[in-house]
Amino acid sequence: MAQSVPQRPRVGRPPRISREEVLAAARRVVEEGGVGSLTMRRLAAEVGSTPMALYHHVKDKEELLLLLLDDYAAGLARPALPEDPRERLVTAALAMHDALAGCAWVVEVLVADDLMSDAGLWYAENIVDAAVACGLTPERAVHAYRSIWYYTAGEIIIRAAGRRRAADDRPTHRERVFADLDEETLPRLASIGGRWATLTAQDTYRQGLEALVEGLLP
Amino acid sequence: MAQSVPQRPRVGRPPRISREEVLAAARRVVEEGGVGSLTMRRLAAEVGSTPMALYHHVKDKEELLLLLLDDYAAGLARPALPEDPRERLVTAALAMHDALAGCAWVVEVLVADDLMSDAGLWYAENIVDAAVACGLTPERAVHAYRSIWYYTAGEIIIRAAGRRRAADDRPTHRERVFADLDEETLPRLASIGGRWATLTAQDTYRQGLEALVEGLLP
DNA sequence: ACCTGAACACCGTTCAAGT
DNA sequence: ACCTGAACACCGTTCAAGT
Repeated sequence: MAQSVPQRPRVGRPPRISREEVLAAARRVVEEGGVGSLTMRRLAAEVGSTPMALYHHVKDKEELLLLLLDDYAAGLARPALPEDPRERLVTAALAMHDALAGCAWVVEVLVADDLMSDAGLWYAENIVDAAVACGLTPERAVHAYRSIWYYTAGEIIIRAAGRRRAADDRPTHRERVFADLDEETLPRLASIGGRWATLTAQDTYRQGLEALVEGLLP
Repeated sequence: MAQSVPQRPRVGRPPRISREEVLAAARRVVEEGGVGSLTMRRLAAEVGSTPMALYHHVKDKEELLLLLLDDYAAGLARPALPEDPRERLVTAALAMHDALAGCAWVVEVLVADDLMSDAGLWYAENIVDAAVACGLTPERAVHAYRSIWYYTAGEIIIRAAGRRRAADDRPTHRERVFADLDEETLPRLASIGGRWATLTAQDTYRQGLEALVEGLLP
C-alpha cells in the first residue's frame, strides 16, 4: 500500500538545530549541574537558539528527560553474568547499582517514572529470573526484586542527596543535630558521635545487598 | 546578670499573623497538594497576607520546610519496644516506616536533609542499639542501620512516586513498556506480564525488612 | 515591629507571526 | 518546516517605604 519513500521531499525552512543536538546539549547541562539546572531557556542558550525552537524537536520537558534516560540506558554495558543463580542475582543487582551510581542525575528522573526504560528492564529480568532459579516462585521473585530495588534506589538517592548537601559549604541541619546529642535519651548515638559521619560515608552497598539476598533466598 | 522579663514590652505595629498560623497553613497546603504545591505566594494567600509578610516569621522556604518536619516528628508516637533485641530492631524499623508512610510529603523534604529531625533520631537510636544487643559491633550496627534506612527510604519514595503517577490518569511510560515486552530478550518479565502491576502494588515492606535483618544479624 | 508594593531574576509553555 | 518575539501565568527573594 504505502510505497517506500527513497528521499523525503524536504520543503520549507532548513533546520538550524537537530533533535540530536538538543539532546547532546541537554546531556552536557545535566551532567554538569544536575537536572535542576536543566531549563528550556538555558538549553536554548546552549544550542544557540530560542527556548521555543526546542519545542519543535521535543514535545516538552518531560519527553526531553525521558529521551535522555533512554539514551543513557541504551549505552550501558551488559556484563556477562555468572551461571550460578545466586551469584547472577548479586552481580545483576550490583550492575544495576553501578549503572545508577555512574550517573547521579538519572535518579531524579527515575523516581518520577520508575524503572528507567527498556534497557533498564534487563536488570529486572535477570534478577527476577535468577531468583526463580534459586527456588522462589515467580511471585516471590518479583517481591524479592522489589526489595532489592527499594534498597538500591534508596542507597542511590540518599547518597546523592548527601553529596548535594556536602557541596554546600554551610553546616547542615544534621551536623548541628549530631554535634549535641543528648546522652540521656540517645546514649547509643551519643557514644558513636563524631564517627557517624565517617561510618555512613563508607560504601556498604554490597554488604547490605548480600545480607538482603541471604535473607530473601530459601 | 540578665533579669527575667515578666512581659516583653511589645512596641511597634501589632502582628497580624503569627509563626504558628503560618506553619498551620503550610501544613494544610502540603497535606493537600504535596510539597510541590507549597509556594510562598500560595501560602500568603492562605493566611490572608502578602508573600513578603511570611519572611518576617520564617527565614526562607527551607526553614519553613524544616519547621514543618520538626513539627511532624514531635507529634509521633513512640511505641513501646519489645525486650528481645531482634524484635526490637524490627519493631523500631516498622515504626520508622509507618511514621514516614503516614505522611507522604515528609519524604520529599527528608531526602533533601536526611534523618528528619531530633525526634527522628529515636528510631536510629533504637535500631543501632538493638543491633549492638544482637551482637554486632557499633560500626557494623551503624552500617546495618544504614542498610535498613536505604531500604525504608527507597520503599517510601518509590511508592510515593507510584501514587503520584497513578493520580495522573494518562498511561505512564512504564505501562506502555510493560504492555509490549519482548519475549525473546525478556522472557521472564514477559511471562509475568500483567501480573507485574498487582504484584508490585502489594505491601511487602515487612517481608523485605525481615529478610534484610535476617541477613544482617549474626 | 510588622507589613506592603514594586521590582528583580527566574521558570515552562502558548500563540501568532515571520522566513 | 522551522524559527522567532511577545506574552501569560507562574516562581523565591530583596529592598525601600509605610504604619
